[in-house]
Amino acid sequence: MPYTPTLHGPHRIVGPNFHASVFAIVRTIPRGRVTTYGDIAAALGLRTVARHVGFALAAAPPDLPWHRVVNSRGTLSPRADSQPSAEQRRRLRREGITIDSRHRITDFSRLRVTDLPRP
DNA sequence: CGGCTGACGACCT
DNA sequence: GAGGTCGCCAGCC
Repeated sequence: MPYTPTLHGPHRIVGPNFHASVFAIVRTIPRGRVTTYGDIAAALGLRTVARHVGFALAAAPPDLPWHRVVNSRGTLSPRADSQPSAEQRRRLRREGITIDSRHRITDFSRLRVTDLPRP
Protein backbone atom coordinates (compact mmCIF):
# COMPACT_ATOMS: atom_id res chain seq x y z
CA MET A 1 0.00 0.00 0.00
CA PRO A 2 1.27 3.47 -0.78
CA TYR A 3 2.19 5.66 2.12
CA THR A 4 -0.75 7.88 3.05
CA PRO A 5 -0.22 10.18 6.03
CA THR A 6 -3.19 10.67 8.28
CA LEU A 7 -2.53 14.38 8.76
CA HIS A 8 -4.26 14.52 12.09
CA GLY A 9 -3.11 15.88 15.45
CA PRO A 10 -4.20 18.73 17.70
CA HIS A 11 -0.89 20.59 17.76
CA ARG A 12 0.01 20.20 14.14
CA ILE A 13 -0.11 22.94 11.58
CA VAL A 14 -2.31 20.60 9.65
CA GLY A 15 -5.08 19.98 12.15
CA PRO A 16 -7.83 17.39 12.52
CA ASN A 17 -10.24 19.14 10.15
CA PHE A 18 -7.73 19.23 7.37
CA HIS A 19 -9.38 16.62 5.19
CA ALA A 20 -12.82 18.12 5.66
CA SER A 21 -11.59 21.61 4.87
CA VAL A 22 -9.83 20.47 1.73
CA PHE A 23 -12.86 18.49 0.59
CA ALA A 24 -15.16 21.44 1.20
CA ILE A 25 -13.07 23.65 -1.04
CA VAL A 26 -12.76 21.03 -3.75
CA ARG A 27 -16.54 20.74 -3.89
CA THR A 28 -16.75 24.40 -4.88
CA ILE A 29 -14.70 23.94 -8.05
CA PRO A 30 -17.18 24.23 -10.91
CA ARG A 31 -17.53 21.49 -13.49
CA GLY A 32 -15.11 22.04 -16.36
CA ARG A 33 -12.75 24.15 -14.27
CA VAL A 34 -9.63 23.27 -12.26
CA THR A 35 -7.47 24.56 -9.43
CA THR A 36 -4.12 23.66 -7.88
CA TYR A 37 -2.88 22.00 -4.69
CA GLY A 38 -1.10 25.23 -3.81
CA ASP A 39 -4.17 27.39 -4.34
CA ILE A 40 -6.16 25.19 -1.99
CA ALA A 41 -3.40 25.32 0.62
CA ALA A 42 -3.30 29.11 0.30
CA ALA A 43 -7.07 29.33 0.69
CA LEU A 44 -6.67 27.47 3.98
CA GLY A 45 -4.04 29.98 5.03
CA LEU A 46 -1.36 27.29 4.90
CA ARG A 47 0.70 27.97 1.81
CA THR A 48 3.38 25.49 2.72
CA VAL A 49 1.20 22.42 2.84
CA ALA A 50 0.40 22.00 -0.84
CA ARG A 51 1.78 18.48 -0.70
CA HIS A 52 -0.55 17.56 2.12
CA VAL A 53 -3.50 18.65 0.03
CA GLY A 54 -2.47 15.95 -2.38
CA PHE A 55 -2.22 13.38 0.40
CA ALA A 56 -5.67 14.33 1.64
CA LEU A 57 -7.11 13.87 -1.83
CA ALA A 58 -5.75 10.34 -1.86
CA ALA A 59 -8.45 9.64 0.72
CA ALA A 60 -11.18 11.49 -1.15
CA PRO A 61 -14.62 9.90 -1.42
CA PRO A 62 -15.56 8.85 -4.99
CA ASP A 63 -18.16 11.59 -5.37
CA LEU A 64 -15.62 14.33 -4.67
CA PRO A 65 -14.39 16.10 -7.82
CA TRP A 66 -10.76 15.48 -6.83
CA HIS A 67 -9.82 15.26 -10.50
CA ARG A 68 -10.19 19.04 -10.80
CA VAL A 69 -7.04 19.54 -8.75
CA VAL A 70 -3.73 19.64 -10.62
CA ASN A 71 -0.25 20.98 -9.95
CA SER A 72 0.86 24.58 -10.49
CA ARG A 73 2.21 23.80 -13.94
CA GLY A 74 -1.19 22.68 -15.09
CA THR A 75 -0.20 19.05 -15.50
CA LEU A 76 -1.60 15.91 -13.92
CA SER A 77 0.69 14.98 -11.05
CA PRO A 78 2.32 11.54 -11.29
CA ARG A 79 1.18 8.92 -8.79
CA ALA A 80 3.12 6.13 -7.12
CA ASP A 81 3.80 4.49 -10.46
CA SER A 82 5.18 7.84 -11.68
CA GLN A 83 2.33 7.96 -14.16
CA PRO A 84 -0.59 10.39 -14.11
CA SER A 85 -3.94 8.91 -13.18
CA ALA A 86 -5.86 7.60 -16.16
CA GLU A 87 -9.03 8.00 -14.12
CA GLN A 88 -8.28 11.68 -13.60
CA ARG A 89 -7.76 12.11 -17.31
CA ARG A 90 -11.06 10.39 -18.07
CA ARG A 91 -13.00 12.48 -15.58
CA LEU A 92 -11.54 15.73 -16.92
CA ARG A 93 -12.14 14.73 -20.51
CA ARG A 94 -15.76 14.01 -19.65
CA GLU A 95 -16.02 17.65 -18.57
CA GLY A 96 -14.64 18.90 -21.84
CA ILE A 97 -11.09 19.38 -20.61
CA THR A 98 -8.40 18.16 -22.98
CA ILE A 99 -4.89 17.08 -22.01
CA ASP A 100 -1.93 17.05 -24.37
CA SER A 101 0.71 14.37 -24.85
CA ARG A 102 2.71 15.81 -21.98
CA HIS A 103 -0.23 15.63 -19.56
CA ARG A 104 -0.79 19.35 -19.63
CA ILE A 105 -4.27 20.85 -19.56
CA THR A 106 -5.25 22.88 -22.60
CA ASP A 107 -5.88 26.52 -21.69
CA PHE A 108 -4.91 25.87 -18.10
CA SER A 109 -4.60 29.56 -17.20
CA ARG A 110 -8.12 30.15 -18.49
CA LEU A 111 -9.70 27.19 -16.71
CA ARG A 112 -7.86 27.72 -13.43
CA VAL A 113 -9.96 28.93 -10.50
CA THR A 114 -7.98 31.11 -8.10
CA ASP A 115 -10.69 32.73 -5.99
CA LEU A 116 -11.44 29.84 -3.69
CA PRO A 117 -13.55 30.23 -0.53
CA ARG A 118 -11.67 30.82 2.71
CA PRO A 119 -13.06 28.58 5.46
C1' DC B 1 17.92 12.36 16.99
C1' DG B 2 18.79 11.78 11.79
C1' DG B 3 17.34 10.34 7.34
C1' DC B 4 13.93 9.50 3.87
C1' DT B 5 9.74 10.15 1.40
C1' DG B 6 5.74 12.29 -0.73
C1' DA B 7 -1.05 13.66 -5.91
C1' DC B 8 4.00 20.43 -4.23
C1' DG B 9 6.15 24.84 -5.48
C1' DA B 10 9.41 28.61 -6.06
C1' DC B 11 13.95 29.50 -7.97
C1' DC B 12 18.13 29.15 -10.55
C1' DT B 13 21.12 27.60 -14.61
C1' DG C 1 11.77 24.96 -22.00
C1' DA C 2 14.39 21.36 -19.52
C1' DG C 3 16.71 19.96 -15.38
C1' DG C 4 18.41 20.49 -10.82
C1' DT C 5 18.11 22.36 -5.95
C1' DC C 6 15.87 23.64 -1.83
C1' DG C 7 12.23 24.63 1.36
C1' DC C 8 8.19 22.82 3.16
C1' DC C 9 5.54 19.49 6.84
C1' DA C 10 4.11 15.09 8.95
C1' DG C 11 4.86 10.22 9.52
C1' DC C 12 7.70 6.20 9.79
C1' DC C 13 11.72 3.82 10.42
